[in-house]
Amino acid sequence: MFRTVQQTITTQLRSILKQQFDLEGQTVVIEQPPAIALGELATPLAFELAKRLRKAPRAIAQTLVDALRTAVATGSLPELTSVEVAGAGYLNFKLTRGTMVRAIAEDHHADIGGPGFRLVEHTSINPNKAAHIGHLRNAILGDTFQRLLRPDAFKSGYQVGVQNYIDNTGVQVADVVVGFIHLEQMSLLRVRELVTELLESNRRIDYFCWDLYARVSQWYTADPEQTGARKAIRLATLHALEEGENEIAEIADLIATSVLRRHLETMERLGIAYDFLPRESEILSLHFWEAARLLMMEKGVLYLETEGKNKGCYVMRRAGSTGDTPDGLTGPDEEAKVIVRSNGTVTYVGKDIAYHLWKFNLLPNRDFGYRQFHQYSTHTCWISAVAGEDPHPSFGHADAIYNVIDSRQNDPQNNVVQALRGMGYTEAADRYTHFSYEMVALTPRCAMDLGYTVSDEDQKRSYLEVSGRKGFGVKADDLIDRLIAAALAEVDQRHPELGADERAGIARQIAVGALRFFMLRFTRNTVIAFDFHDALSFEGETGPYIQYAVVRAANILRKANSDVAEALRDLTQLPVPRLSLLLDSDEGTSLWETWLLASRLTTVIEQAIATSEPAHLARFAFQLAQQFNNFYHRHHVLHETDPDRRTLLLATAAVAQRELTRTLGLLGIDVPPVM
RNA sequence: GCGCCCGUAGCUCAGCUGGAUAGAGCAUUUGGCUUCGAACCAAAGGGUCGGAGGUUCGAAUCCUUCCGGGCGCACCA
Repeated sequence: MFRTVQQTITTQLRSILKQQFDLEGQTVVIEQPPAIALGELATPLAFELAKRLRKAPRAIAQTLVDALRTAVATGSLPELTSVEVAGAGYLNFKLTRGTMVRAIAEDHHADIGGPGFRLVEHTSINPNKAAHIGHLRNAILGDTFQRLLRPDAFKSGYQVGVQNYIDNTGVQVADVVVGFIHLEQMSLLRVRELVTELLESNRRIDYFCWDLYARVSQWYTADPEQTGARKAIRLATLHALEEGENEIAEIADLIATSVLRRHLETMERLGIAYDFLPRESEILSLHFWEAARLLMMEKGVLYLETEGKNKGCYVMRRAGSTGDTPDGLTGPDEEAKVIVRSNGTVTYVGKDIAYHLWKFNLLPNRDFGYRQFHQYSTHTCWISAVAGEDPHPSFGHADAIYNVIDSRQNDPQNNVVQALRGMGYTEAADRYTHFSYEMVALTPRCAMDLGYTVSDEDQKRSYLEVSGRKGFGVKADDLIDRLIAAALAEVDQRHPELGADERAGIARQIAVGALRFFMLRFTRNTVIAFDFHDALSFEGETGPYIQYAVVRAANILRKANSDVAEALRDLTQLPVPRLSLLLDSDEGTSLWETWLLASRLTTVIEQAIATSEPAHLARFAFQLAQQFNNFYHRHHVLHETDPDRRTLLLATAAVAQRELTRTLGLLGIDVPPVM
């Protein structure tokens, strides 16, 4: 509703600017005044116009106010009670509280959504080890963003596909395969047995690989005399994976698929699901790159270098490079990015360009085969295959894409965008969003608590980068397990009357709420220095704080023998003047502030989408919960004797519950029945 | 050396496309449970927004420069 009023005022001001000053296309900023006594909305528009119109801001403001007052008098701005000039030339708007509250109670809100298919890609963990806290940030950001876009009961939304890219033929998988074959001396048969053993004894194969991967990484360079030979094994293994159709590749596929299934399990614990799992193995065997190469040559972005250090390679000019050497003479562009090596193999960026052409449906005559891989309670997750099954969905026709990838991949991501731009696909390049975020690191203190040795030098740093190669980090499932245990201890103490299953379920909801909120409360380009003390906290600015507020609201409604829908319906039966009277008092103002804040949800969602920043929504959830808790202490709903005031108080609890539940839903956080 | 990001209260972070008196959480001190359950609320202290210039009616926000920190800059993925 907040958004609706903002739009109405903006439209009115634009038409006044046109009539009075013959101005068009002026951006109108609508903000909130520092104190509600000044009004609910304000605009500094007169300041911006002062120079262009060569008039004093107050004079301009007065002209605008006069015109707006006419509009208010004729009833074209029913939500407005008054407009005033304040300070040096601010325009302050006061809203008709009764009208607004009734509209909010009736759930009037601007819709969000539009045409076009949006492809969100997140998680994309190398399937050779357990997921760690850095991967959790990625998946939680991506999943939350996907929820903001997707159609649901609150909004029309956009059509969305969620992908998790699987690099099942890369060096990281090759490394762990080297570990199985050369350190563990295992055959394909033995690896198959091991996978079964682990599954049957309920042990996590991704944990097994976590340790093995760290061991292999050390093994390569452990013996200086062997280093050359061992690196050769690594390279040969990688080539065997890329080739396919051999025993080494079969081991790799077995491991990668088993680890992938574990990753899906881990993410499902947090309510995260996928629609499609495109794999590198199919990008190779279906020859995506061949099609992309032809297209890039045809468009002239790829050329054979004949001189200099990159002689014999196919290279792509970088952004901003003219191709001229610094001395102005024509020569080889040494800054160009190598796409095809002199030995004829394609680099990672080359494959990524091909993959992204596919995403935008720009790769002629190429698509994945699709096979069903995993069944969620709501839908099927598909995986790429050489020969797929029919019928199947398709995903390679995006109008916009969002790649949730950490900021360290900034350059490679830019390379792909530049390739698209260079090929003339400017629209695709414009609608390519690198949803970049900073890493999750460990505080030195946290690392030491976990038993890692930390050098004196590292102890002085504010955070330490996690490393899968070194086996240094906090595994996702370990963190989730610890959160659940901590939550369960609280629930057991508070609700001994509940059954064990019910307590466990509530503990799980609280743990997920704490974890998801923890990852979402920081803006994307903030490095998270992870610490168990903060991550395991359920007090203050946390997910459980918000969940607790909703539970309290629900308790009030339950004890009043009402529910959200009924309490809000009862409110709409009150005459608007009576409602305004209740809300205009000092005491009413604090109630009104709760309604006003609650009505901002649409605005916040739009802002979060526009800036690709889910943290805005997380902060909104906390603010609203804080506002509600404040209300909770100030007003004893069930003790209220005046029937109209009681109706208003009950409806205030109801609107807080409604909007908080919605917001938490978008953040992927459930509301427990009790806490 | 080049590119990107960051520097705001003791600590961890917000601060929307420049707008009115820079805000939260944690920690510290103090007060509030026979109440709609205290995973809560209220109050207090705590700031030259890294430094210096500049643009502007107005700068934490934009520009320049310096200082301090992080991450990238392969014929790896």
